[in-house]
Amino acid sequence: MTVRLRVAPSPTGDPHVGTAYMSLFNLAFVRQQGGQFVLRIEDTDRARFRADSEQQVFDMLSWLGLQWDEGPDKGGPFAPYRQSERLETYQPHVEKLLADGHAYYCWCTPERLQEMREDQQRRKVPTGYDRLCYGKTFEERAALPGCSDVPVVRMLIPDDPPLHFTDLIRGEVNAPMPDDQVILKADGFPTYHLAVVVDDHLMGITHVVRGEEWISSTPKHLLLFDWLGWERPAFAHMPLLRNVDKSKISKRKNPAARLTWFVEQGYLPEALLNFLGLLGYSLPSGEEIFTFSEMSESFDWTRVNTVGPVFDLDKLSWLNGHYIRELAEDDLAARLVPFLTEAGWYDGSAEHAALLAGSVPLIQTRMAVLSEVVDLLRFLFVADEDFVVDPVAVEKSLVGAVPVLTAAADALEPLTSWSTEAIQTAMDAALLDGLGLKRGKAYAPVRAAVCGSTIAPPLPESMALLGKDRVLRRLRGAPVL
RNA sequence: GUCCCCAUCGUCUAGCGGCCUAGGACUCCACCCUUUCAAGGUGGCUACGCGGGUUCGAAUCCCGUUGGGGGCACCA
Repeated sequence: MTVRLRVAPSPTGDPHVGTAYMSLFNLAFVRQQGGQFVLRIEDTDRARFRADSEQQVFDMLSWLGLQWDEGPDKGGPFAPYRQSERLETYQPHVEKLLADGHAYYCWCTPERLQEMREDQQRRKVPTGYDRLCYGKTFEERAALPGCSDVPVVRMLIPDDPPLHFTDLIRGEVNAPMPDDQVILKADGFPTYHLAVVVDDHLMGITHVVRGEEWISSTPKHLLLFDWLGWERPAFAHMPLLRNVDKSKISKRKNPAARLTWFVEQGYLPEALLNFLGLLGYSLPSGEEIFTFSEMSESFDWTRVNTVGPVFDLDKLSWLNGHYIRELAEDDLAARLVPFLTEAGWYDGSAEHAALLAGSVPLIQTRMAVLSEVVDLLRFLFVADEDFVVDPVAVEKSLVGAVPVLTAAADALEPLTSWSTEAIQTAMDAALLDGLGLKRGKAYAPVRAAVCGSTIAPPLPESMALLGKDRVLRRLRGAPVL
């Protein structure tokens, strides 16, 4: 039997990093087993639905190279893959559960349920539906307070539900006693619990891989599989990604919870994927730098940790820097273009392309994320009238710097060949031999005047790229103190 | 509150009874290299939460405790 797994995000906003995390582990197993990976959109929550969210999910997973075999955009033998388009699929199963006595109607208003829970908390007993509606007709129920016109359908949880199951990652797991979960809402939409079971069965899902937060509702799902006479899939509950304070990773506390953030900051998809694979997991080889294929080949559920890892940006930055350094120069240049364009500096001309190509080797080891290119190459791409020397650099390097800058300018002015070598030779002759300065001391003011900062790519190379005119202008017009 | 899950350096992890005076990576610190900043090289700091067992022997097994997390929705 071929293995079929799925990821089932809800289109409720910016795609979540957890979706990518789950997809990675799903896919690592699927590709190893030669099975299929399904992308299903769980849009049963009308209130939180966001129209553009679905496309963003597609875009982000594609960006990461996590390709699904079936989905709303691709189609497949079990279409449709949006739950909102499958409403009629769920109905007969609800009716069967009702007919078999496994489910019942409930007319309780949200207000009544709210009061009931508050009362239960006060009395320090487990919260759960009190079955006021169970066994009653609408007329009987309507005589009591807190009754609405349109009912929901609830599961009738037996006294001995399956509270025990085998998890691929955790082994034997105990789950809590469920309460009478709503499976069909008043608006006619199924809740997650019903929809996920029906769809997983109908779509032939063999392994349910999801976050640890679902352990507590697994008994409900087990019950539904059993009641409907369906074979239970295997379960793997992944650890939850955490914020630095160890709470479940959230968009509120952590910018990295939004997948689009990584694109904006200039993380490479291969670095993020590698990093995600390092969270709660390690390769048998101990290797920390690996590709998806390498992870997939040796993938093993029992190697997944049960502890929720903190999403540590420091390590991701290092990894990203590593991958940036591994890139071919023209590849890196291409990936930098969007950031320079965004800054308004890059027009795609041959001149700009050449400038960028020349700078890549100078900055490749100096970036942790691609967006840093903006600061690194400001001196080179910024319009002349917008060029300013950082006040910190002025204070640190340009105090009494007129003699050095003048000597440098005078030595560079007559050059006929404007190459790195010629520039360095001329500068060294004028400043080291001429003024008797050490190289560090001599280059500092020149760097500040030309690059506008105490931190910059190697100086002669930078000057060569900038061009003679601009270098001389900056040297002679520097804001010397 | 209640139920469930979990517990090795600051962080990510290796470890699945003896190979552990606990290994690797990131971070941090020092040094080297060096025109700044990086990158690179070398070295260093830092952990088995606690208490009981079991065993010749425990980071590894059991119990308790403490701590953390998650669930308890007509959200997923």
